[in-house]
Amino acid sequence: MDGARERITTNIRKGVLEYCVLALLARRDMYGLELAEWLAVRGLTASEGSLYPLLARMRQAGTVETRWVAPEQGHARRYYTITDQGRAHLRLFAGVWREIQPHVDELMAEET
Amino acid sequence: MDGARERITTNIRKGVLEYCVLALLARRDMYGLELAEWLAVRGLTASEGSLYPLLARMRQAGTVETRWVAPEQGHARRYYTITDQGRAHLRLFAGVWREIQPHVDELMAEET
DNA sequence: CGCAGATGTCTTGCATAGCAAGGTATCTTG
DNA sequence: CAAGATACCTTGCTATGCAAGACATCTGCG
Repeated sequence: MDGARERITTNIRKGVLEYCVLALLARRDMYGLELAEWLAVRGLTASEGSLYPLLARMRQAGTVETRWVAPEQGHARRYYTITDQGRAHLRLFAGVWREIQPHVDELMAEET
Repeated sequence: MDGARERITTNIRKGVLEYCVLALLARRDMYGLELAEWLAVRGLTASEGSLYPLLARMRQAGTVETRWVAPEQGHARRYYTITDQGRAHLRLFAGVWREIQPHVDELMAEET
């Protein structure tokens, strides 16, 4: 029929994208397109159209900080670093996720 | 600080509530408040304010059908039944969930 | 040199869905 | 007959992913 699958995927991402970004940045600093590619490969985001506005919001909220890095070769990149506040939010999300995810899993386990 | 935890929970629910309802109805027919209580206990919804509009949308989309049941004692209830189309959507969601959930789990596993 | 394409970042406008709060009607009980 | 429980639904708000497009810079090629 229509784009039912896209709608499903989009709505799941609405809940988790921000915290997947935080979790990635907890591992190491990354720049925009690098994050976008990592997430897109795993079905966690569709395009930069959602990622860049999200990163701007996070910067404003204080969960990430940024710095420009100009390599000798190639384009200048804005690198993102997680802050202490970001880490606190991430822990909060992980707690909620651990509460909800098993219930959803159980309900979906009955599906082939 | 603020209602960060509420915001997190709300956004996760945006992705999964509809399909948790479908999965429940795949088990057996239920009525509005019955669904609301089941879901609220497990942190999957906050109030009827999200459930009833959702059920109306689902009815319009054709994933559920309803019938009124007037018991000899007590209030008349509108019971919801999943349709074949609803089952198809549920399978679709289960597929997407199985793709995405492991990635989120892995990212959150690094959190205490 | 100059142009095409890759690599980067960002913006605009839209559609969707949870929710707090409030509203209505009916049934039971004292 | 009043009070509270049970049941359904609506209004207005807000947040967020995304398609599409804009812009700048770097690299390679003819």
